[in-house]
Amino acid sequence: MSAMSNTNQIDDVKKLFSDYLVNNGHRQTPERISILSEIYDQDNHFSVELLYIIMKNRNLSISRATIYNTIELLIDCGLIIKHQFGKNIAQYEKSYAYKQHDHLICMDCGKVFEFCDPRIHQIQKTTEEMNNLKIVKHSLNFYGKCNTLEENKSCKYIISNKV
Amino acid sequence: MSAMSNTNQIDDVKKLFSDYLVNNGHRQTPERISILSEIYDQDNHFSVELLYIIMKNRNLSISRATIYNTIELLIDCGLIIKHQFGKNIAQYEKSYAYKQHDHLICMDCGKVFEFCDPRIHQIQKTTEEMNNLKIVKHSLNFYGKCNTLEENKSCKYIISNKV
DNA sequence: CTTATTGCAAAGTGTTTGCATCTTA
DNA sequence: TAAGATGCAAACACTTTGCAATAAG
Repeated sequence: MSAMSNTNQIDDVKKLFSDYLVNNGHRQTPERISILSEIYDQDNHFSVELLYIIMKNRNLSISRATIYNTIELLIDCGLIIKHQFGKNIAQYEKSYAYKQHDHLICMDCGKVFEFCDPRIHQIQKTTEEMNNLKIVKHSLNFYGKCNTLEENKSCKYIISNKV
Repeated sequence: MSAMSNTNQIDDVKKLFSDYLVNNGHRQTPERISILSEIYDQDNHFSVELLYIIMKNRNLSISRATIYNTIELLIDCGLIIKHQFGKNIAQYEKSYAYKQHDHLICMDCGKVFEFCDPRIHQIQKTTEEMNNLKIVKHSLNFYGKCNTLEENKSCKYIISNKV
């Protein structure tokens, strides 16, 4: 989705995070930077537990508490987005330079597909106007059965498929 | 939203649940019926814990385990809907004879407003067609700040406001 | 050198499970 | 009276918190 190479992207993202930390009186710790790198290395949605295991497997010294703490900062500066796909486990995904999209979730296997439809913004605009408030974000999920879903079909509305 | 009185509605709902139980080889227990009654007595979204406390306060003998068990059955037969409004607490609401609607959630106080916009069905239909699968349900939530929301304004798109 | 941050473990919270007891069909 | 349901408590899973040790600025 991005015209940038991944190499440039991670640099951009680190710069953004670094600036955010400085501007908000937070310290730049190696843990925070390595969590950011690890997240931008992931192509799928992830939970805190999964990220913790991945980092442990890479022999990175990290604690769950630090991951939770850092994720709060990353949400605050807009570098990741938090989702709740109907389970009591928060799922996160990187959000810098990624096209806005919504999710199609398989009720059987939990697989998450992404799609986008411009009409959601029209609905959001209407809802904003009718209620005279600023909507900060939205979450649109469709739930279905993916046994009929062909993963690799080329479809301009499907951005990517993720587990 | 319903043309029925509440008295008739609870009778209809009990009949539906009763039929569902019989048809699916489940037993009709007083606990299951009283949980259903309690839920249809509520006008707001509720969590399992809240329902448990409400029933305990009414001196009804009930356990959390039975509530969780019964709620599964009620979801299965379509009498209630489960929501996850971004927190790790499942919220439920009765769904019989209530107009389909989506939610507008205040990021500050957690208040939940309801609205409906027919365009969501057009998006759903497109997504179904493009992916050749049956979408079973959807969840659309807008998140904003309700200090600018006037609760009592008459607006045809706002069905009701709930906490 | 001061104070934010880390990491561990303990505590918290919502949900699920195991099992003895009870009850519907 | 046999299989299913209840209720309690223990177990679970995810998240938050307390606090001593550490390290950024």
